[in-house]
Amino acid sequence: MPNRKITIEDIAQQANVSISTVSRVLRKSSGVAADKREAVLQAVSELDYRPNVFAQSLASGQSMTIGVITQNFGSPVYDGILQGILLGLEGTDYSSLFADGRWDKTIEQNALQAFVDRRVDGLIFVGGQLSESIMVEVGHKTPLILVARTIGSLAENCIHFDNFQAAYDLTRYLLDMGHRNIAHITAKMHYQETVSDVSQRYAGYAQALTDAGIPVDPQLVVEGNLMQQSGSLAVEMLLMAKRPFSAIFAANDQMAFGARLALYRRGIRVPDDISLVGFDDEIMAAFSIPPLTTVRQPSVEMGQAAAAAILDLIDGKPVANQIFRSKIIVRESVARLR
Amino acid sequence: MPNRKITIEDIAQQANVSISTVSRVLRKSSGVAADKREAVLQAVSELDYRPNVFAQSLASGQSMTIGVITQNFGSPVYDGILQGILLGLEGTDYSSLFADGRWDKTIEQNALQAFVDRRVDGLIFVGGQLSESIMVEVGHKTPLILVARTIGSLAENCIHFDNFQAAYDLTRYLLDMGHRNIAHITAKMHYQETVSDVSQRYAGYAQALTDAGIPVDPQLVVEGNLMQQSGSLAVEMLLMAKRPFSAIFAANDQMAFGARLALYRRGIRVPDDISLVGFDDEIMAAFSIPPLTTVRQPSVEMGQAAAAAILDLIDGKPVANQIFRSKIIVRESVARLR
DNA sequence: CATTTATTTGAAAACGTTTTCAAAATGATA
DNA sequence: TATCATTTTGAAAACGTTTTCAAATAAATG
Repeated sequence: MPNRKITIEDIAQQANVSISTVSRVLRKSSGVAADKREAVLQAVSELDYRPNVFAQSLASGQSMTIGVITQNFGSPVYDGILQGILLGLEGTDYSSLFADGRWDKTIEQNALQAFVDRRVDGLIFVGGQLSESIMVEVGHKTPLILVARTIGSLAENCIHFDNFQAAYDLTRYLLDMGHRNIAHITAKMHYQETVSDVSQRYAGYAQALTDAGIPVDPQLVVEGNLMQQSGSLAVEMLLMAKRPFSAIFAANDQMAFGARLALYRRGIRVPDDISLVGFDDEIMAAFSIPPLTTVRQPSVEMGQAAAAAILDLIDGKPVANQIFRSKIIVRESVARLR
Repeated sequence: MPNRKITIEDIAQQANVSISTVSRVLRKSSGVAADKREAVLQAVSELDYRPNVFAQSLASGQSMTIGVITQNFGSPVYDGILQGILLGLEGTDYSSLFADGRWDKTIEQNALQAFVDRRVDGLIFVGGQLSESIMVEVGHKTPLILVARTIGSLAENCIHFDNFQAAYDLTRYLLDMGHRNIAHITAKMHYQETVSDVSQRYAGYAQALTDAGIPVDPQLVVEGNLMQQSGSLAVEMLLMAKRPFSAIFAANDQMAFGARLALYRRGIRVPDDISLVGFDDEIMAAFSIPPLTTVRQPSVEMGQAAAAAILDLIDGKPVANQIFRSKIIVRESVARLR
């Protein structure tokens, strides 16, 4: 391997041109004679030249870097989105910087600051709870995409999934299967200023019931925190209330799994005694006992869309506000009520 | 907000010192009079100065960046490790660059190249299948830590988990519970040069059997690919072979879940008819039906250890070859054979 | 063929730091 | 108080690119 770091200057010398010319062919800009271009390219590969990204960034102002701020490393849906982003960035010249905000405003703010300091060319938020005004301000300075979060004034920049519609459809499905007393496990979100995915799911559930002429019974709506454990607790509370129900709609699969375990402990069969549906279609949904009926959230695809969108934004192209359709995945956790 | 980007020069002017002095106090190096230091600090906060990382990197040769190459974004164990890394880097001046090699040598190689081009100060591999010689060469140039992979000549740099011992203990546990015919679902790894986690688990299983005077029956060892689906297939194959067995040891939880589903489909009860154990203790293990007995792999902790280690390595401190102990998590998927 | 216009080129000026080196200021020693 | 060692300081030279600007060359026009 070469002892000394070889620079653009070495290439220039080897190819018998000026460094400006070298830079030009590397930058793929126009106006370079074919023979010189050839000579440069030849020298580049001969010397195995690797441009210094810092120098490039310093001179050009571009970092060739995308900052990704997630909130929930380890959650299947969020990880799926990250995976999609990584996939979407593969093969481009951009690398991705990651940070986990952990649903903590301060941590998220720090991560944002770190990324701004690093002059990221684009910013992708996966969830998040920074105030709308901060987000707008950020979006003003840096290309910005939001996934799994919707902000009204930034609608264009949101990779959108219609949680309301999906929850509505899923509830409708339960209704069609003959269920009338449907419990819902939701979750309280920390931030108020913006409409959260989870609250939209609740809204869809409520609307479907209302449209079917069934009043929403507060006793059948209980709050978890999106983790499995809280699903178990929710079922305990539901059972305690003595208000009969034949189906449970959990706002995400993880809570559905927790619910499933609590039912198992009580000897309540699924779906024979109680039907259960989740939301997200994470991998385990297909392998739970029984396989879980749920609605698919195309997380990887959304991540890829986010990557494509941020790239477009950086290129100055307009970005179409992508909205993903849901799809109910019918498996074996719902029984038809006769 | 300030219109023009403010630089070290603005600070120098405001504080009435030279830029060298400003740089010195910012670099925390010695030999700066208290009053000047104060003045600089004051100017910095007044003007809300943010150093340009590119210029810093260009001048100093440090990128303040750690490259993380994983293989399996979306797999619970690997994601846990990544989460730990992020956690361990939080609050330091380092940011982390991520890439997913997807168990593809070419992709992994490209990711490595991209990181080297970005002059990362440290490199963490989570799994991986680049040849030992490449890894050694890389480790020669850049501080390097390997998690979830062991390379003999790089033992110091490996965050180690004793897969052999854990698998041995787990098999021993099955033996103690009275099982004599224990099937094993393993996985073929793509790379041969290095001892893979999974093959170590197989070795532990085999050794425990041998030590108990039970020969390893090839008919009871079947290969999956670590995904849930392959666990189901493995069980089908096992059942097909007509060779009786009372317990299954899957080399990871995901395949155990798959196995569980296949058994459910056949109406075979767990643990009443067949006992089942996994490996990893991913979150879902506690919520499967029945809750899965498995061995805990402290992924988040290993990630944090990796972060700490790479930081030490960068600081020139020697790094202790961390080895994590396993712990069997006994839940409800194993029955005592009478 | 003489001009004008368009295309290629290279010199040199950014980009914003860190770091080396020598000068200046300070403190200690005799 | 003069001398020497130390500590503080600032000027200027890296770091390796991109980019502006003007010069040089080539092509097109009348």
